[in-house]
Amino acid sequence: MDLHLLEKVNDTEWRIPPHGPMRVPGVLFADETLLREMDSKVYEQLCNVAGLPGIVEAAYAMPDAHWGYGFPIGGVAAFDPREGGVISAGGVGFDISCGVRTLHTGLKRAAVEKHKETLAAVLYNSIPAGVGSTGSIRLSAREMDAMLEGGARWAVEQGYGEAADLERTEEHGCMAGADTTRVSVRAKERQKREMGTLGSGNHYLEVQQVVAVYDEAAAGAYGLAVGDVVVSIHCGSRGLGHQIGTEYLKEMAVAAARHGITLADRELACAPLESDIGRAYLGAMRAGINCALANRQILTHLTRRAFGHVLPEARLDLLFDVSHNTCKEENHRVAGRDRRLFVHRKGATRAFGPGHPSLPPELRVAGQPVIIGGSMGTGSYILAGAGDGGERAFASACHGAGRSMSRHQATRQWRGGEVVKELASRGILIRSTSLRGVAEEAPGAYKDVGAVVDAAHAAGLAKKVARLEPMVCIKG
DNA sequence: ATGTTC
Repeated sequence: MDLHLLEKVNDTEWRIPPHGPMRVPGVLFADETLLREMDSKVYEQLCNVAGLPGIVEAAYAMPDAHWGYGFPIGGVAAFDPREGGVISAGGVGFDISCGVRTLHTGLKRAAVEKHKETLAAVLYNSIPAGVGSTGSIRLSAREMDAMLEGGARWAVEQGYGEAADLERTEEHGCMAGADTTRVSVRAKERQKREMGTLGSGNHYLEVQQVVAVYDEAAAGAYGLAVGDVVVSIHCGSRGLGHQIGTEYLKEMAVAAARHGITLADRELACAPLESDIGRAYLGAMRAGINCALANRQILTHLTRRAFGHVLPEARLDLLFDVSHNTCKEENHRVAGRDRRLFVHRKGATRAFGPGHPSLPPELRVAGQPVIIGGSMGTGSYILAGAGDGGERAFASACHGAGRSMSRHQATRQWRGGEVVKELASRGILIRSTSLRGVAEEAPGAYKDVGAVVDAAHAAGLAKKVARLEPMVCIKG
């Protein structure tokens, strides 16, 4: 990206002054190095988003932002329904409610290290992964609707996990306002056999060790110390979310024209929140959120069972589950006024600061855990929502390392087998259904997650709490 | 991300 196009606010905040059809400025949170390497398409897409009706305050890009469908991945935009604000399927992303949950194990590194090979084999055999992967669960039409309305709460009622898990899940495990009548039969058909499956791409299940703690107080509240072993699960709403996204994008392209919304890019297809199609998508998307929450809940159950076979002393308590592809109705104070807004976070994590009423009491002082998945080799981070100095970007932070190279480019540069070997030499066991997938996900195809997290911390989006390094990684 | 191009 050309830095001359930006006004520097400080080292990690850069502003695009409104010009042309932009209604609000664009704001990028990143340091100079990340910005220089950032695709110039992010600049273009941020300007386009800033021109959408009813947008409030600014169109934001997180430090891991890259080129996405219409909206950048790593983008945040909030809309006011009373000012003609819109909702966009491309502003949520195809994988509705894709997210990460991290579980404690109660184990230290040495105890797991001894059984690492066996654990990798048992997890690999327990967790269905890969394109089109199916599990042992089959849902009838009635069960499908119950799942789409109940989310992780439904999954716990079915015996997948514990009630305590729900208190550590966004929306307490169940997104209100899901409308199953707005989800097509085809979307439901695709999902019938996909509950409790990981999928492919950048989705993974990792056994990780805490290698650094940056904030003792927050780490204490989160129950994390150096040497602790945790499990992180990254996945979303599988075929159902993808089908909802595909169908509503088409409908919204028509709806936008009908409502007189001019789009700088047809990929920005959207509809007024106060319209039939806007409300329909909202209901369907919320069902998609519940699907992802239920999916991660079932995977948690499978993970506990796998650990039970290998390390029966393990106790997998949920630290937190947070999504990074959503549109949520939230209260935010803008220029001294409390407003009810619809916040799109696409490849961006909600990051509520200390004291937020939606957080469980044990986490309220520290703020919401913000889980940042890195690439297979480079590690992940736990951050905490920042409260000091007020919230930034509608209480949002980055979500991962962010790709720096296309999948195609990565497969030309690396061989999957060599990536597996190289990581094994560093003690990281990769078990994947696809060697091509491993090449596409090679650590070198991603930005430096440490630089992304440092920028998020410096920009006041969230505070660094702990760094995790992988021990075992199960991939599609 | 995605029954990786209805």
